[in-house]
Amino acid sequence: MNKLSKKTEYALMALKLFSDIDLVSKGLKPHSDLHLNSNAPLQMTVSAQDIADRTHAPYEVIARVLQVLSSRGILKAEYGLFGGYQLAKNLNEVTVHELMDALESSTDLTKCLNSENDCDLSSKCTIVSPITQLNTKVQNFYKSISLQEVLHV
Amino acid sequence: MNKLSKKTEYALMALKLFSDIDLVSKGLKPHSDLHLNSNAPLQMTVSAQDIADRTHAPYEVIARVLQVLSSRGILKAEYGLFGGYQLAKNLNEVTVHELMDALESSTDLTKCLNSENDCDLSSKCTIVSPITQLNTKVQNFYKSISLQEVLHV
DNA sequence: CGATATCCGTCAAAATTTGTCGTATATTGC
DNA sequence: GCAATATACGACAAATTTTGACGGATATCG
Repeated sequence: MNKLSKKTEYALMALKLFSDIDLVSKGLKPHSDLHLNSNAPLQMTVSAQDIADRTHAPYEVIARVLQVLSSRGILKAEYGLFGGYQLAKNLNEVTVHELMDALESSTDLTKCLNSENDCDLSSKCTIVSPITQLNTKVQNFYKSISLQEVLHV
Repeated sequence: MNKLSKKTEYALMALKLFSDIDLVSKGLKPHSDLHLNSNAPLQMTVSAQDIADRTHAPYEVIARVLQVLSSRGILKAEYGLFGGYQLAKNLNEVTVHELMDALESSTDLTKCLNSENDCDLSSKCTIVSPITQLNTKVQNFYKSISLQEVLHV
């Protein structure tokens, strides 16, 4: 399919939200309307339910996505009442490749590149080297793009 | 899944074969053992069945792939006995993007970029611009790599 | 006209993604 | 301590996409 999964899309939506909240907390103008109650103090920690509501993503799915981003150290999680997630890293330091590695089934360009694949061609395959080298190029490309670059356009 | 489809893999195998045959016909050394009968004259036109045998790809599938490459002007088809396919273009002039555009369901990074998609977020989506711009970057990246570059490593 | 090979629509099986449910664990406030 | 809230995680059904196979039409050559 050669496409980003819904999970990665949802992650981008959530990270954009976090990133915009971050901007507001620094007194800067966000890139999107956050629909904040201007009288209430800015809530840096946002629950999965809040994010589901504001991104219009299915709660169960985006909740899982947020858990993964948390386990990767991109977000920081807090239990309990008024708990939720907030950014743990500057998005300058997180690459598109890192996001894909967290949420896509694999970042490899083809299934046959996976170590535990069952390709019955194995030694007979004539394009192992071409595929491997193209794969490296693609990986490096995605490693060269930060989420900051992607989200703040 | 963010992966190249089997069809594209098979296409690369076939094109590598054609490319190597081309090299031999010019008196150069191919990058793979072609298992040619050195007494027989070099057959520039290769049937779908031959290609299926030599790439170990399922005949029905690679036959369809070859038809598509032919319709895109990358290969040239000949009907009848001793018919088959041969290269119609220099692989320097064909990009990875062109191959994906021919064989993948779409070259877009996400489904929502497709004009005839049924994304129910539509106007509510907060990452239209980021996704669109990342998509352009990816497309340009794949347009910058020729099949010559990929196959002759 | 018969043998060979490309062309092309349809469709079932296999694999993958997407979304849902149930339950366990951790934190906070009373 | 206990109730309310929120994250963590495994299992699984539904939906979508890919993969491969079948049948038959069309074109070329001797």
